[in-house]
Amino acid sequence: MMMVRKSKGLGERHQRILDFVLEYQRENRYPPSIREIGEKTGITSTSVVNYYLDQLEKMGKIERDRKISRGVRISGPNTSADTLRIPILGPIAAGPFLLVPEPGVNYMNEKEFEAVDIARSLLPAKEKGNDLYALEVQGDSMIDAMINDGDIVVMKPANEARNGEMVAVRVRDEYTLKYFYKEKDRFRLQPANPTMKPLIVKKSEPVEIGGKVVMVIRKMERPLAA
Amino acid sequence: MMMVRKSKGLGERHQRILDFVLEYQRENRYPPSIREIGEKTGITSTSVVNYYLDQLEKMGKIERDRKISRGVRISGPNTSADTLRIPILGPIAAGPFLLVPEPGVNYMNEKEFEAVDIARSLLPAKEKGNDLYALEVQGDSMIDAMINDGDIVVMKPANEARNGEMVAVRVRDEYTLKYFYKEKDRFRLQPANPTMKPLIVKKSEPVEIGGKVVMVIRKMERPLAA
DNA sequence: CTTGACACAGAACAGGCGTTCGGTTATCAT
DNA sequence: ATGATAACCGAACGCCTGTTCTGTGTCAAG
Repeated sequence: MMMVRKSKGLGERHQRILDFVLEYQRENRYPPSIREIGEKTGITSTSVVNYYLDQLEKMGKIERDRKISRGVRISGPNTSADTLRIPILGPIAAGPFLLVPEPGVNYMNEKEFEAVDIARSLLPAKEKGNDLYALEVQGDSMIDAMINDGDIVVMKPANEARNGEMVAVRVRDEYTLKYFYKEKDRFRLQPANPTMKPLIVKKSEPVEIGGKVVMVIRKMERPLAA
Repeated sequence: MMMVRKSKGLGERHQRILDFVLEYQRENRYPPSIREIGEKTGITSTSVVNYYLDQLEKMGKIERDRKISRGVRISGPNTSADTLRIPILGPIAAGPFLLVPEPGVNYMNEKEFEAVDIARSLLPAKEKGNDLYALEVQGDSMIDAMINDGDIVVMKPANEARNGEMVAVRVRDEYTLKYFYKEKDRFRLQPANPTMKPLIVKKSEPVEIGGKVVMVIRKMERPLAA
């Protein structure tokens, strides 16, 4: 008994193929061949798989590069995007020290480091991202920077900053995260919280920039106690 | 004259192959064949490409699935991770309305929507993520939730919540983002900012949950004026 | 000078793979 | 009934592709 597709949309086999291609791609990082699709979806003939792939292509669900082995890909951005793995060097808190990456060390090759995956599309277009690193905020000492306990801040190494960039600055023996403004004869360090007053520092005082803040990520997974 | 590899590390051809595979993978979403690698890197013989691929595999730079066409992949997590594209439905601000996704609408197929790419590794493990959506915070009305103008909040549809989860709640005709606690005969709505006092609401008052907050993302790209 | 490791080139083989074509069955409107 | 169409199957064709084998020139160590 033959199957009949009632709706104009996706039949069961269409869905099965779509799901399998997606899963296979995730597992192997390359697309399946027509025969592999057939085996796993219960289709015995390669021509039938081809038949369905043609339909899926017309529906816009997949793209095919003809004549090329494994030239199938799920169209649309539903799949995997271009990402960057950024190592989490350790904790950060307001205080006299700031964790910065040792130059010349490639943290990516070391398995011991935790890391976060960030889509390139979330970063500034020019950002190559090779030297980014991340820190995990510990405690509530960054609340005036609108940053919570447990947040992850993505940093970029820097010793100086342009006006309006958020940086980790060391003033009066403490690193804090502030928006940085250089004015006539002073630095204005503005908290992210608009209700809080800026810290004004004369240029004579030592102001050390530890890095620029590129991004802040707050995960809400775990329900908060208390 | 033959090329000699001085260092034990990557020679020029190793690097060229590595770069090409990465770029090809990015462009086509499937790996190149051996012959394609050869053509683009100036290697005339497939056996030599194979020779280099073997070395790169031993160095741990790539992984190969033998006998499988285009079975090459850059090893390590330096490449593309498993991501989710989450549509940005629109702006959010403290107020009487909250944008929620229309059930049954697949925003992914519509090109008109902005979206953010989020690595699955950043989401809770159980989260399938099919129904997630994002909102862009407008204005400073969420400062007591430690959320800034321009931040992106990733939401999950929900009509109820467990204790400690951050939710969009509508109380007294206004949606705000608060940590949610159900107590004996009242709701305690706790701002994320630990210096601020909770909002206590009797159970008799209408409390409507619009969704759970899964994640908050703050991009620092543009230097802030003022 | 010989030896051996290394970095190549070229050709050939065998299986992988997409494509095509002839044929079958079921459903449905004419 | 009849024809059209959609949903299949199986086999065959031929290019695509990974693998392997033979051979060549270079260079450093013994």
